[in-house]
Amino acid sequence: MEHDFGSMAALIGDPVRARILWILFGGRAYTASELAACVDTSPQNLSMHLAKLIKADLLSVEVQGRHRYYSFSRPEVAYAVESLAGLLPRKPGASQAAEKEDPPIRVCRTCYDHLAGSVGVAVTESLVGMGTIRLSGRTFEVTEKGDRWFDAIGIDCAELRAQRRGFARACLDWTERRPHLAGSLGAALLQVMMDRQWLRRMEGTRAVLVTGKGRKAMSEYF
Amino acid sequence: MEHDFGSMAALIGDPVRARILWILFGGRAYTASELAACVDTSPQNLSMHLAKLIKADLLSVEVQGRHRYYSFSRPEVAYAVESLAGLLPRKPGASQAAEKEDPPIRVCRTCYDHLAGSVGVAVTESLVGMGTIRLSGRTFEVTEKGDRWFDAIGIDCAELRAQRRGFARACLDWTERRPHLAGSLGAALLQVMMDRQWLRRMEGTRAVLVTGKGRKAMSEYF
DNA sequence: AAGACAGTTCATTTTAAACTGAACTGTAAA
DNA sequence: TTTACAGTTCAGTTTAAAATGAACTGTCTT
Repeated sequence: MEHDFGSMAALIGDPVRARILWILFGGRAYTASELAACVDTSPQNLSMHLAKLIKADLLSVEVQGRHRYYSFSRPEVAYAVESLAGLLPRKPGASQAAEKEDPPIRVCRTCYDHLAGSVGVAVTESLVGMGTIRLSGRTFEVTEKGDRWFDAIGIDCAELRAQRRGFARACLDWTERRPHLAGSLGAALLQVMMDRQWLRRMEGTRAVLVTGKGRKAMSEYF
Repeated sequence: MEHDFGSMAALIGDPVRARILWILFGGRAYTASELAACVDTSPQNLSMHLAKLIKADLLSVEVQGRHRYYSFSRPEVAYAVESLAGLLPRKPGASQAAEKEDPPIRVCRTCYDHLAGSVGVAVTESLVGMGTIRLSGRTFEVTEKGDRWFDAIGIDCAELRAQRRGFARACLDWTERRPHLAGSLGAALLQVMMDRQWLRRMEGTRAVLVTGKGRKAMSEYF
């Protein structure tokens, strides 16, 4: 009978840890120093909190040289964060109808600046299937055919490649556990889809809705 | 960007409050003194914690004379508790397959001593539809036809009515938000269904499985 | 009307946990 | 090989929040 779920809530409930989890909720892995900067606390203190989260298996670390990348260890963590966020007093303007269904964030959301969730993964896998991109380690490569495809929908790969930031990184989705397209190419693709009104952001969340127009267009393009 | 879900986690994370929520997770409403007894703390302290939970709209009170009945104010609270419980390290013996699906507790579970969840609600509504019981305020009335129906499956209503506890209370289910049959009649009905092997309790939880035999029998009876 | 009971409020004490400062490992650059 | 950087560990301090004791409101019983 005695169920110790309270200890998990207490763990998540500390303000610093909650801010850490909210940042990691985006799906990207962060280093300890990046987190310390975002969360605005001392490195020692942050380290203590990270240690607690690791011990409870809410986070996992990947060591890369002298950097340590922290991220959610399992999708359950994201579900818990989601459901806790769902407890907050709703803003008056929020639509009631949408709330009843499963949280849209699981299905389709933005991760940092690119498309994630099952839609993000599906789009990525479709691009792979079409032979436009190819997974290679931690990044995607764009094929010649892919260059033409992206050009057709208004994305200039050459220009993006010239940018300083990663061009076509592979970002791991914590609900799907499969890679999706990130980097400047992922961001550009999201931008195009937004511009064409295939997707619409929901205010105050990372959730994205697929519009009717978007559904049609995507079944054609992908 | 700043999302204060941590305050909700902190609220749930206190050991006393967590125990309160776990008890109320059963779906039944409890008075402050009942909770104090279950949770093993002083009435003042409990009152303070209840006040905090009320203020955050996690619980709601219903005043009945000098008693105050506390229960979840909305199903989101139950979801959050569920997802937090899902974060606990899994026991080695637990079946992996069952975990993947939606927690069975939402579908069919016992609430104190009677059948709740969607099955509990469905059974109750079927009884109403058959004209065996009729909702009247906070209790159900058993019709003449109902007396015979219950007698046929081995429940003596006259005997139950003589008992001190409520005979056929209406209990509100937090996932379905609809009343289901509680009280001594509800308990007796659950007992019969257990005895006949229509249902089987899952160890360590309130979840109840509908057996194959149960499915057949219930489609016949309800 | 008097007492018992259910429950709350408020001021005070207690306690657990977050934070700080200083010292320490291991990695990378100069 | 020296210096800087990323991150952790540990002992001591601080602080916010839970628990306690005493007094209070309202309700039911006899």
